[in-house]
Order: sequence, then C-alpha cells, then structure tokens
Amino acid sequence: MLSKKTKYGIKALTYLAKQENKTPVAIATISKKENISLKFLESILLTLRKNGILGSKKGKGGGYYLLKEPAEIPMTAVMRILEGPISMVPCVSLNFYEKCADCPDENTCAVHSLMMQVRDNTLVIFKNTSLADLCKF
Amino acid sequence: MLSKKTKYGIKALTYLAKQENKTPVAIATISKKENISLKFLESILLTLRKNGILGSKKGKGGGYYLLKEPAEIPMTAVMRILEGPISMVPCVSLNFYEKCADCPDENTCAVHSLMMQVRDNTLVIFKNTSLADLCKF
DNA sequence: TAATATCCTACTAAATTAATAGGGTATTAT
DNA sequence: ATAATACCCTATTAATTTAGTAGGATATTA
Repeated sequence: MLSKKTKYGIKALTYLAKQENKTPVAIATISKKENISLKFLESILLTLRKNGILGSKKGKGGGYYLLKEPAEIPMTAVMRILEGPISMVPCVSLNFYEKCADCPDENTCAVHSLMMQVRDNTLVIFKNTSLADLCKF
Repeated sequence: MLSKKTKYGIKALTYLAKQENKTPVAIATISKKENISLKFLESILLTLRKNGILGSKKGKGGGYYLLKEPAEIPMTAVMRILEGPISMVPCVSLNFYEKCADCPDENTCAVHSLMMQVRDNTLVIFKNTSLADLCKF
C-alpha cells in the first residue's frame, strides 16, 4: 500500500508543477487546497527539499518551488525518496537491496522471481512518467 | 512491501505444488524446510484453507494439500487472500474499493491515474502466473 | 523591528504486522 | 479402547511502521 506520505507528496508536487510561474507557494496554501495536515505536509516537503526536488524560500512571500522542470522529474525519483524501494521485497530492490533471512538461494526462490517481474514492470511505468505527465490528468 | 504472511504463504504453496503425489504434508514439515515459524505458518495455511485453496486432513499422517492443480491457481487469487488489494491505493482497487477522504474527484487525481496504470500492469502479471509457473524457478 | 514562513528535533498515538500461547478436536495406529 | 499425532481456533502480546503533533529556532521581508 502507498503511504499517505507519498500520496500527499505527489499531490503537493503536482500542485507546484501546475503553477504558472516559479514563485514560492506557502505550505499552508498547499495544505488547504489539497486537504493535507499542515504539519505532516511540512515534513514531507522538507524531505523533498533535502533530496533535491524542491527549493525553498524563508520569510514573508516564501514557500516551496520546483528546482527542475516538471518534465525532468521522473516518478522513480519521487517514489524512492518518499516511499523507499519500488520493489515489493528487499531482495529484489535495486536501490535498497537486502538479503532475506529465511531464503537460502535467491535464484531458485519463487517469490523472488515473481516479484522481479512486478518490479520491472512497475519501474518502466515510473521511469516513463514525469511530474509533467501527472499534470495532464 | 509484501508482508511476511504473503511471502511465507507463497513459499508454502510452492512447496505443496512441488509434491509429486497429493498426500497431505504436515505444517511442521513445511515450517522446517522453508524456515517459517510453525505457529505463524499454521495461521497462514488455515486462511488458505478457509478460502478454498487448500484442503486438510487431521490426525496422524494428516496435513495440508492443494485442492486444485497448480496450473489452475492464479497468483491473483493468492495475493488477494493473503495480501489483500493488489492496487497501491484503495480508490483504484477492483476488489477492495474505498473512496479517499481527502480527494474531491478521482477522475482528475494524479495519484489515482498513476496507480491505475501500475495496478493494470501488475494485475496482468499475477493473472498470467499460476502456482505451476512458480515451480519452474 | 514586527510579521511571516520555513527549519528542525523530538515525541506520541494509532494502526498494522508478526509471532506466541494454549487448549480443543478429529484421525490413525497399535 | 487409547495414546499419539496433527490440524483447529481464539486470544493475546510484541515489534514495527505510519501518521500526526508540539514547539521553538532561524531567516527574510516590509
């Protein structure tokens, strides 16, 4: 299941991508428009900023803004920052790999092989979908 | 992330599917061979029996066995019983649909549209993969 | 210098997941 | 018969993750 954190993060990013100019948008504005808890959203946007997706400006008239063009931000990046691994099991993850404690051999593990297929498919979708694409809906 | 419950369930089912004859296999046997906590596995197999995937036999020489041919058991069924919805958000789920509290309109929601694509792709994989296919690995 | 809005750490509450405990019931072999 | 075996079932607990909250520090602008 997708966490609320990721869901809210994507919604906020889409909101920012839909802005015409690149002037900062206050957290409070996004919070109201997208029905997201202010404090929770605050921590989400902070994470996105620390990971190079967003820029911020303090003080009056401040807020958050995208650092790149929406078309240059693939969903793989967003998902990995907010949700973590794209794969459903750590032993299949490209960026967050971990060996299973119970499994003696990955190569003959049915779960491993099945989830590898799922990951490959999902990865293609996230790779080929940018923030700009999400704005079309 | 895939729960341990589902992971262990798939492993146990694959183990049963690999049996040559259809004589019952004791929980303890699967537990040892697949490194799964006995009691936890017990509850998982019980769920699979209650949902028509497994049959069981009590007493000495008893255990669990598949009710259908491995080729007749698609992963969609297994996933839905053990893991629940295949989609990453309830508003996209076919079998476990729920409306989002925060979202005013699904049709214009970016998360909804993106996750719809992911679900469709994943669904195809699970539909076209049977327990028999998992045994090939 | 006062108002604004992000920055940051820490904490708590709720929900989910994983696992355990322990006795009950049916079956089989002796 | 009866003892051993192995599933049946409910309840409880422990661990982990997720979601949300609190509160003050810091930087910027008017």
